[in-house]
Amino acid sequence: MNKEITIYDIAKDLGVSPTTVSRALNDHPAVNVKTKQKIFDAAKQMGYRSNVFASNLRSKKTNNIGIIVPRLNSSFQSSVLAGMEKVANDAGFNLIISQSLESSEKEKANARTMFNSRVDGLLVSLASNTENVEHFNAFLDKGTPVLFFDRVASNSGCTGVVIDNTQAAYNATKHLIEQGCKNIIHVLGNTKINVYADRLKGYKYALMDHEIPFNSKNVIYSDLNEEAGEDIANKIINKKTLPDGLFVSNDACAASCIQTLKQAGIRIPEDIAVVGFNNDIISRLIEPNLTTTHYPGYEMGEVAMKNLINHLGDNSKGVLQNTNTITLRSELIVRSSSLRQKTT
Amino acid sequence: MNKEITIYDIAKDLGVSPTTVSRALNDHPAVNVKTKQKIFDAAKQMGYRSNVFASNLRSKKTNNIGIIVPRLNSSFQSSVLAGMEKVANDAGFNLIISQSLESSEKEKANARTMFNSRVDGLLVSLASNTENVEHFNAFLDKGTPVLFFDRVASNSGCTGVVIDNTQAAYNATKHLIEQGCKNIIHVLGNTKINVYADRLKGYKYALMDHEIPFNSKNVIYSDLNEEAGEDIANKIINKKTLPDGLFVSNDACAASCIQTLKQAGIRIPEDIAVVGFNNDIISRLIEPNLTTTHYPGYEMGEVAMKNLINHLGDNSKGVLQNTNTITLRSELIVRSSSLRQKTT
DNA sequence: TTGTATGCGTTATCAT
DNA sequence: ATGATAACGCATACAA
Repeated sequence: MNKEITIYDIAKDLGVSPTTVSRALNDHPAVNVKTKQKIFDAAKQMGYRSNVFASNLRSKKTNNIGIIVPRLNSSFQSSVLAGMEKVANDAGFNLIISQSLESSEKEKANARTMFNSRVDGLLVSLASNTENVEHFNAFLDKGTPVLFFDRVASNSGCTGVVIDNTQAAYNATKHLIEQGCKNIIHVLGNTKINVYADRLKGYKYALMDHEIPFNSKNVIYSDLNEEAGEDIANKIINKKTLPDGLFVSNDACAASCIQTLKQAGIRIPEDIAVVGFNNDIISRLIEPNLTTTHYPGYEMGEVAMKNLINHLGDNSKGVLQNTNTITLRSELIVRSSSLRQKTT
Repeated sequence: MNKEITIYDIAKDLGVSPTTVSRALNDHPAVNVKTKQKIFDAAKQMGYRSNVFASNLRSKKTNNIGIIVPRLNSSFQSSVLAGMEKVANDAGFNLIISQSLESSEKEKANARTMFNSRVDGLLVSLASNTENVEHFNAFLDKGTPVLFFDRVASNSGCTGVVIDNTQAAYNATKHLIEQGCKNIIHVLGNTKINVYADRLKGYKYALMDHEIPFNSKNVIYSDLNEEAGEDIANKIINKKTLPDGLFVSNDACAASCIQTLKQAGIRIPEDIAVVGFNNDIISRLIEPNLTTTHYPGYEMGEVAMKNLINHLGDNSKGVLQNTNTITLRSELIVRSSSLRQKTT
């Protein structure tokens, strides 16, 4: 372990003061260009690297942005992260990422860690059983911006980047109705999460607007993963009257559903028209191709990160709290899993 | 912005020395239990949080581990990350994650950032065009362990966690041969990456062992993504003689291939038997179900992280350089996309 | 344009 | 079991 070079070493070597070295390295304008060059060269030659701790200690700023997601191994979340990383990296920020594994407890612990790590800002997509967001108050108290994305607290008017889940679900349901469906099942996750609560709303509104009575037995709560798809399909098959439409809040689950339904001899879309959500790659590969809602994950990541970074400059404590929610556009993509009558 | 509480504030409040406070907070054994409790209580009550910068500055240790992956939005990589996060979080480490976007230049820049961030250790899966790993020497020089996973440098005897790609590809190819295939196409990525170079080897060995001549025209280099699948399928369709076997190094690409082939009226597996790689969810949902190699991403993440953390304690510079490569078991999962004769 | 002096909050060292 | 003091490496207010 060779000794770390400090600005003092460089200063001594060059016969200037540490201050000048510090300024030069930070590209301070009030340093002679030649001196600056000399210092840069020496730094490089001596293998100097800035000590971020000392720098942070002094400047009270890290260059780290914290991110808490429910799960890392989710195709949607990883798109979001990719978008965030791109923007953050370009802006010179590091990302500290952790997952709550859908546990509010773990989310709190992660938030605590982030807090202690003194991230400059925090981006959060909430765990499914998170009831309130008090564990982020510590950040707000210190003036550290917190921005929610995709899954925001359903009650509070928290700042966040989302899609209009109500509208998206409305459109999906309306599409099924237009295809002649009258008995539509909706599969969704925990309605503590805005995402699912809103979609349920959209589903109900669409039914209402088309004078189809809402039946709570047509709502199935699920983990929305691959295995759950099978269970749901079996549940459907065992119903006394088969539904004619199925709106699943996730492509992987919908795909798995379709597979099991097909194995049971049910025709898609003739017997049951199916719509998913997310526009995952799988929706384009399953047969029949899955009608779904395009969910702009990468873009959501970009937007959320850009927005957060924009707010890092100003010290106006809690500005973000009053900022409006940013809603990204989503889009229903109609494919054959729900198409009964050719639209001309 | 309320003022940060320091150990001095606590010390003053309680009439003890800052040293004692520091010790108590770090659970040092040589502190009276009652004093300790008193300090803990005061800290909590006063809203104290440890200043990691000051701590790091003094102790010369961050609790951060850097990770560089080619892409964040890859189902395999996100599984790996999930495994890593689990282990790291349990051990009290933070993860700083960045993506190289398959660019060696960006990888170098990211490595530089990680270096300056003074991560305690680094986990890397290389970009496809990375020719050498000299940009990680800075870490090794400082005694910071660097561990590669999945994609390791093909030439050097770099330490890493991998699967036996040669064997896996051998088994996949052998399986196709056993299904009666004699003209097998292999689709793979850049052979600068060990992963693909090794699989090509396995493919060749299997042919050799079954006395099928190797034909370089049967090797297709590709990006292995969804779009590429279509192109490959079209390339295959336009061949003067259709192959009877297809071994694609990635499930998403294989699935996309299958879809296009089917649309062209080619029957899977009767006309062409297809094998993928990764055991992505899609392999279980496409029709016919895709034969593939199970690639233990989550486990790979866990193992790599555990190993790295184990090495953080000892200061024996570069221990990792001599550690053997850790090879995880992968497994061929036979499904209907390649099954021509029912095995009884 | 450059330098001096000081503080950021912690932990290591040595002492008691 | 506790305390006094000195680093850790940098950035800034102030001085020149």
